[in-house]
Amino acid sequence: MDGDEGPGPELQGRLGYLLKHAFFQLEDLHTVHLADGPVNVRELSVLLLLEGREPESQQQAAGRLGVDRTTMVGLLDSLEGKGLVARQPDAADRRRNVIVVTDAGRRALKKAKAASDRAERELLADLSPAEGRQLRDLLARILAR
Amino acid sequence: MDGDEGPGPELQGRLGYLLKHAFFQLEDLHTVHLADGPVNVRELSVLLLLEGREPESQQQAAGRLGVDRTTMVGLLDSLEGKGLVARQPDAADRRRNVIVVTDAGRRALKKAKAASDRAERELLADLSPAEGRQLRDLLARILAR
DNA sequence: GCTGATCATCAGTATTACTGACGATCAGCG
DNA sequence: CGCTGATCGTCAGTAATACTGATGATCAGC
Repeated sequence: MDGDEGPGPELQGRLGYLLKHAFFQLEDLHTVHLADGPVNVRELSVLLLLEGREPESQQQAAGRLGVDRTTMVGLLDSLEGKGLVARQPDAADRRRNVIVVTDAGRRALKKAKAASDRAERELLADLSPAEGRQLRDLLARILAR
Repeated sequence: MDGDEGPGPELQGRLGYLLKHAFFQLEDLHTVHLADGPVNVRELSVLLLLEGREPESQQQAAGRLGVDRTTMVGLLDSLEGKGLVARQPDAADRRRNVIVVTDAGRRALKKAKAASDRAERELLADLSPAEGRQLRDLLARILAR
């Protein structure tokens, strides 16, 4: 009935497989834990990016997030439609929009961050706190280049 | 000139960000190191999956790899077009194709695996061997559920 | 020898991101 | 001032990708 799930050791030992599936598993957990909130994991990342560093152009923000400038337009359309951020014409450079997080946006961010924390905790459930920290540390050092 | 790259600590501390970008970085390295070979990283995973466990249906293989059955068709089309695998009608169940890795496929797999090893080593360049093993171990334990 | 299920495949569709172009605006230069 | 070239946000079109549903062939159970 069950059949043999699992890709076999050859593939399971590959770093690409491990990273990809750990990421997908976390995505699934995010979907669950963010289900009753107003934002998805993608929009959460935008709010996190904007937090505290508000005055910058959409393109700068897109660059820092690693998405295309045209993708950021849609992302902000969605967030603006929910009243979580607002586009304001930059007085100093009227080509630009200044993106500000609204009060509702800050509330949504706080809730979503808590939900994301739960998702992360669930992913790391079988690891000790020290091991979780170490995983973060190792990944951060890989990216620091 | 340089501008401020980097997403800021709020986002960089998120596990999703770390996993995603570590994976993307490895993908880029794979693209580089597999550039002069016949297979891409996707096809390499198929060959790894097939290695040693050959007799199974395309659907079983697709399930173990975590891709759709229709996606596997295209993947095998490509590999078969390069002569690296062959579809053979299963004598016992003629609905099925038995996928066999050809000699050329085994040679390509060996070379591609070596290239993938180089990509992994480059990704982990700033980590000690013990730390690399630990990263693999932690990720594997996350997925073992 | 029927009936329903499974296999590989394909056509159509949905999703997603990117390319190129647009009008508006800016900085620099005379 | 008035040009020129560059940058901003936006949008339409396109490319890449995976999935849905259907098809013909085949199988298992009865």
